This record gives sequence, C-alpha cells and structure tokens, in this order.
Amino acid sequence: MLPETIADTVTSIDRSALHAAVAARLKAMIIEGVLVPGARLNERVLCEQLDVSRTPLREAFKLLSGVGLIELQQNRGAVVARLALEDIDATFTVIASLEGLAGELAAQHITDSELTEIRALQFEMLASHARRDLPGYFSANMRIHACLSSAAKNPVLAETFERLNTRIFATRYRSNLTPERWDQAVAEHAEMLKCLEARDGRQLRQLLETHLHNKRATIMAELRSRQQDEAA
Amino acid sequence: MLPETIADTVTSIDRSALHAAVAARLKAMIIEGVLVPGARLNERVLCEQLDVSRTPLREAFKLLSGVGLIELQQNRGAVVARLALEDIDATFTVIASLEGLAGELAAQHITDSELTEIRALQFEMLASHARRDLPGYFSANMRIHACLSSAAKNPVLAETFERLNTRIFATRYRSNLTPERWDQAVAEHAEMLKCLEARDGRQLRQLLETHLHNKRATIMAELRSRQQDEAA
DNA sequence: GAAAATCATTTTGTATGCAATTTATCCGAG
DNA sequence: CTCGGATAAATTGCATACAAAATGATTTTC
Repeated sequence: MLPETIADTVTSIDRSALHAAVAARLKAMIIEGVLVPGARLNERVLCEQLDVSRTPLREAFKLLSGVGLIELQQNRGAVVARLALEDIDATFTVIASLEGLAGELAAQHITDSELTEIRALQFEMLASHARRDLPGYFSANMRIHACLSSAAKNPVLAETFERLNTRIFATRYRSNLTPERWDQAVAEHAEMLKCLEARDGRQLRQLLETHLHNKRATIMAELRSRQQDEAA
Repeated sequence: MLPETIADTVTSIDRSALHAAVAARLKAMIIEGVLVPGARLNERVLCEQLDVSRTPLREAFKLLSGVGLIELQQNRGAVVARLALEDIDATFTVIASLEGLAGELAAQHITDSELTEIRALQFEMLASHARRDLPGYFSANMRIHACLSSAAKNPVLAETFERLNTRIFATRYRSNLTPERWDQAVAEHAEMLKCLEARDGRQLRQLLETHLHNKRATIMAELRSRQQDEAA
C-alpha cells in the first residue's frame, strides 16, 4: 500500500501519547479523504489498522468530536462529520468575519519580519498563478492566511480559525477556480498586501471580508452544481 | 442504587450516556466554581465523587479539553483550564467580532416572534436594572445575547459562540459594574433594539462591537485591579 | 408470501487490571 | 540545616474483560 521505510516512520504511531497520536492520525485520514464524510468508524477495524487497543481509540474519538471532525452517536459509535451545504456556507460566513478581524489586528501588530514573510509568500503565490499550478497556489494561499492569523497575536482567534478551517479544509483548499475568479483573487491579495504595508486595518478588514465572501460564493456555486451533476 | 427522590434524579448521573453525562457534570462544576482554574483533576477522587469508573471519566476529560475547559497534560492528567488575563482579553476580542456578525445576520433573518421575545427580555433587563438586581440583569442579558445568536440562523456561529462563552462564562457574567457603566450598557441595549427593529444590520454590528469592546474594557480593568489587590 | 417476533452475532459502553510514569518521602552527604 | 539521590507510593495510560445495546438472520405466524 505504502512505501515501507519512510512512510512507516511517518505513519507509525508514537506510543508515548497514544490517544493524541491516534487523533492526529484519524484527523489526517479524514482530511486526506481516506475516511469520507458519513463513514462509520468501526472500533474493531480501526484498532487493527492502527494497532492500538480500543481505549485510546475511543479517547481519540472524543478529542475529534470536540473539533467537530466526527459525530458521536449514542450507542452507535462515531461517524465522520457530514457537512451539509448550509453548514459549509455558515462556516464560511464565520470565517470571513474572523479573517477580517485577523486582518485588522494584524495591521496593528504585525512585525517587519512577518510582513517580509508575507511578501515572499505573495510572490510564491504569484509564481504558482503564473504557472497555473493550482496546488502550489493553494499552498501559498494557505500559508499567507496562516501568517496573517499569527500576526494578529491573538491565540484565541488563531485557535478558533484552526478549528473551523480543519472542518472545511478539503472544501476550501481543493476547490476549482475559473480563470477569471483566480485572477480576481490574486488581485485581491495584492490589495491586501498594500493595506498591510500601510497598516490600514479598517480597509484590510473590509477587503478580507469581501475576499472571503467571494471565495464562499465561488465554492458554494461549485458545490451546488456538483451536487446537481450527482443527482443527474 | 436507584434514584429514590426527585433530587436524586436531578443530581445523579444518567447511566445511559455516561461519558457525556460526566462531561456535563464536570462542566457544571467548573462553571459553578466548585473546580477552580488550575485545580488538578484527580481521577480516583472524581470517580468516587461521581460514582463512575475511570474509563468514562477519562473520556469526559477528552470531551472537555476539546471545548477548552480543561487542559490535558502528558502523563500528568488534566487540570481546569487557567485563563491568563491576556487570554480573556483575546477571547473578548473574538467574541466582540462574532457578536457583531451575529447582530448583522440577525437583522437580516430575525422573525417577528423572536423580535417580540427580545423586546420582552429587554424589559426584564430594565426591570432588573431598576431594582439594581445584578444577577437578574446578567441573566436577562445573557438570554438576550443567546436570542440574538439564534436569530442569526447560523449554527456554526452559535456553536463557536457557545464554546467561547463557556470558557469565560464566570468572568463575563459575574463581574461587577460601576453604576455609570451599568447605565451605559442599558442605554446601548436600547440602541441595539432600535437597530434590530429597523433591520439595520450595519449599524447593529457596529453597536454590538463597541458594546462588547466596552464590556471587555470594563472587565479587564476590574480583573487587573483585582489582581493588584491580591498581590498586595 | 409478507410481516412480526425471536434469537444469534456484532458492536458499543463500562469496569477493572497491569505497566509505566510521575510525585512524595526518607535518608545520607556536605 | 539544606540539598541530592534513592526508594516507595500514588497516579496516569493502555489493554483486556465483561455487560448492554444494536444489528442482522432465521423462524414463526397470519
């Protein structure tokens, strides 16, 4: 299934914090799509796959349910959280607001080195855009948003973000973009950097909110059409 | 060992969802201040107190750590989450932003009956204010904010809220108010209701953000002075 | 032949036992 | 008397065993 040596080192589980390690592994499996939304998490099967007993596995379930990645059902075990379109929409709405806040705070608190890093990432993003390298673009994009979040110097905000992002990670960073929307997004990012350099929090917040609002609209449209296709 | 009286029924733990019930009990104990921040959660002791075995107790720990009410320490068990002043400040900043969003969405989506309920709660709050009944005031206040959150029709927002609120519940709804600040808060609430009735989302958002910003400033000032007293 | 009921199997939930780590106590050296 | 180290006690972490519930299959009844 997987290459033996390196993969084993990566995938094998650290026995010293088993429940946490199992949780991390399950999280990865969910994000990577190995475990699809709605799938039942059979304890016996997962125990054998991960080579742990049921106790730490069940504890990991509880940890993940707190993040909202899985749902616990009374006497019926756990299933991978299934997000309805409305949930995704709602999540983006909240993320948009938080991202706006992050921008406003970042404009106040960002250090020069952080700003330098964001500039660099911006160029990476431009490079990926020029190459039409979508995965590279998403990667740079994601790191820019993470950088902004950390520049805001608000751990609660960062944590809340992290939480919401993991839930819709696949949706957010694996969607398609029309060429026009892609160009527009890149242009928006350029604007955002300008605001950041000018330390204009108000404006940055506004920009980020509309930026995320646009992203939400794009993704929702895509998801809806995809759902229609499936129905047909 | 069956529950005999009504009191027993209320306080005894529902055996059908033990880990969840235990989590609820622990949450209550933390919010009520029975378990103070920083206190170690000894498994053996809690098992005896709650009359459950360690397995569901430990699972409850994991559930609560997801909400951020307790912290898990490697090989050292769990402690009630201890919030530094900066954490409280950061939390309020995020709550302010979310509350603003809730207001904006509520203005768009609120139903007449919800609006009626908020009006009623507003009067309850005024009554408590007139009587200088602080607990009653906080209670009405809390229900108004909850109502607003539910009127926003965004479950993700509501959940995020709930999460952040439980963490600083004691701080938020048990602080003192100067008479001036109290009057001001009541006035702000009147303004907010007006915006809601006019379905003016923009304005309401602005109001809520400053309202929460004021609340934050008040509470942070109080906490800082309290900390100084303790040091002296 | 279909619906319902019963029984077996599987799966989840809880309790307990054992190993490993941490914490507390005691003793001796400086 | 204090500090450090060794040992004992306590506590946590994981695995397993048992109990309860849910699922599925088979038989019974109409």
